[in-house]
Amino acid sequence: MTTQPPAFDAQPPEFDAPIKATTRSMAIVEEIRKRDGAGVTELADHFGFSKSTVHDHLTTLVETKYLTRNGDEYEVGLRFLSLGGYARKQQELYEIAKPEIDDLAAETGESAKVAVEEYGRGVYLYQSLGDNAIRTDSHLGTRVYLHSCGVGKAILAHLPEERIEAIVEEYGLPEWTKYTITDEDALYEELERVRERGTAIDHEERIRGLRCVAAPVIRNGDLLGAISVSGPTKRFGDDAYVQDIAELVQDTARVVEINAKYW
Amino acid sequence: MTTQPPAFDAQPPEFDAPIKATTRSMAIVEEIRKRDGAGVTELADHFGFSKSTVHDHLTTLVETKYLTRNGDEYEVGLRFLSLGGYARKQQELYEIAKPEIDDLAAETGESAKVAVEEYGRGVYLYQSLGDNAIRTDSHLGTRVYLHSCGVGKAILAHLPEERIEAIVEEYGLPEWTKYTITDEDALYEELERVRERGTAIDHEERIRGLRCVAAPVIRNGDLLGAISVSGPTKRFGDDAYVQDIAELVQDTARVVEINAKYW
DNA sequence: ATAACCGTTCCCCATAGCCAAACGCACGGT
DNA sequence: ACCGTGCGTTTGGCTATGGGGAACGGTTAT
Repeated sequence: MTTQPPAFDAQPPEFDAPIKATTRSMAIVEEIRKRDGAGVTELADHFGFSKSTVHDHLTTLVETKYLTRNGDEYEVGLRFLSLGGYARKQQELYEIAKPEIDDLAAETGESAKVAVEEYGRGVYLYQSLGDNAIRTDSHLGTRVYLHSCGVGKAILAHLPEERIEAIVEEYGLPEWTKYTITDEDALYEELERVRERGTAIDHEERIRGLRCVAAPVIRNGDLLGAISVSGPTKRFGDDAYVQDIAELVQDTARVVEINAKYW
Repeated sequence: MTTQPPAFDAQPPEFDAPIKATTRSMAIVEEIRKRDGAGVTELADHFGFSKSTVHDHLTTLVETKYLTRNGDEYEVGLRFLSLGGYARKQQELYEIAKPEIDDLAAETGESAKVAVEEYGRGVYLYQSLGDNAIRTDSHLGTRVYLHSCGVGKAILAHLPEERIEAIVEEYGLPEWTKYTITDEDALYEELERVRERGTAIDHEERIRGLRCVAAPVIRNGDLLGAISVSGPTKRFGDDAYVQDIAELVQDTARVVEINAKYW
């Protein structure tokens, strides 16, 4: 048996930050997301807050249009998409890599993605589906642990040593599937291999049945992020196929690097 | 001269909501977005808050990972993309229309989009660029006024009468370009035409040089949202071309409606 | 050197945010 | 028809919390 991953990591509701009310409001938003909608009592019970407190927060978030309300269910609103879409647009790598990711998906027929690192996690900025691509749970903005997937390992391998250690320290190496790297020494060896080879390969380490080939995008020694192609073990079991994909991924990464240089 | 549109509408910092701190925090986030990053003093001056207050809010938002910090500049973080991506995925219309929008963009070579209404504004959920598509400023999650663009008018035309009035009342009819409909009677006539024709046409009403053809997506009498194809006046000046596009848009809307019925 | 600017820290006060309890309303079982 | 139970809402009062102002430390420009 594998530990089921904590799909979303909300901030603990009480947190040593100057403005507690904001922390609580956002914790409530994240909990609503986790539950796909929730009501006052439900949330009050979950956090151990009084109903009136939760009610006040929800009212505030609805009045400011960050949440929507259907009857007694509160939902995450699209205003966050507005902020998120802006944040994505601010990421150079998104703008540079997007067209190349589309090409990569079209050429391979699989699913191609770009991701960057933020606060020690990988964040998917864009995904393009080829004709044979399989749908995964990962939607736009999904945040993944860096040790547990292709883009993650490609990113992790090219961060400064002390950041790698800090990240491993902060998040640990939670087990997603039975293939997830959970041993620290094994991880460091793997990262060394990634650096030598130039690509990171993910053998169902995050999702059962899903493999992935990823390559970092680097400019002047600075890591910008990583790109990847992923698909089912069914196809990715064939070494020659994976090899072809790996070359395409690497070639694309180089194209992106060149575009990045003269951005 | 046309009035320059208020690109982003932040909530006023002081707002009659139960939790003022949350309102302030989010107002600060929106202001950072508007300024493409900002510092403590700058924000304190803007809102008339003390520096220590702003500092507390920023510290909280960084600790909870909603903002990032580069030196003395605070930036909108990708955590909002995570929430936004989730909110988008929850929208049925996004899931249903996405593949059709890709096809529409490929067939026309122009830019195709899906949008839904939330709090009286149109929100773009997805955009696909064809080979000749022109890049516009509208990014993912952009919120537009409904009277001023194709998808907006297609949506507005199919809302219940009292909602239309409430929306016009709330937001008014700000002038984006010299072609924007700013007269209430003219708007109601236009909406009637949209209902008769089944498509809404935008002649540079929101952006100079950009035209657009849109159609609503309706299920069981309920409006789900709208889809559109937009392009430069250069090409969209040709009536036959626009007519072809209009038919494609309408056909696509019907396909989406059928898929929606059996979702 | 010195001034001007930034973010940060400190401390005190008013009030904003919190809780508990009571309230209104809609169901649903009896 | 009735009451019990579940929901969200409202109220009021206590106290912690978030606010402001002023002083501090660091960096940059003059």
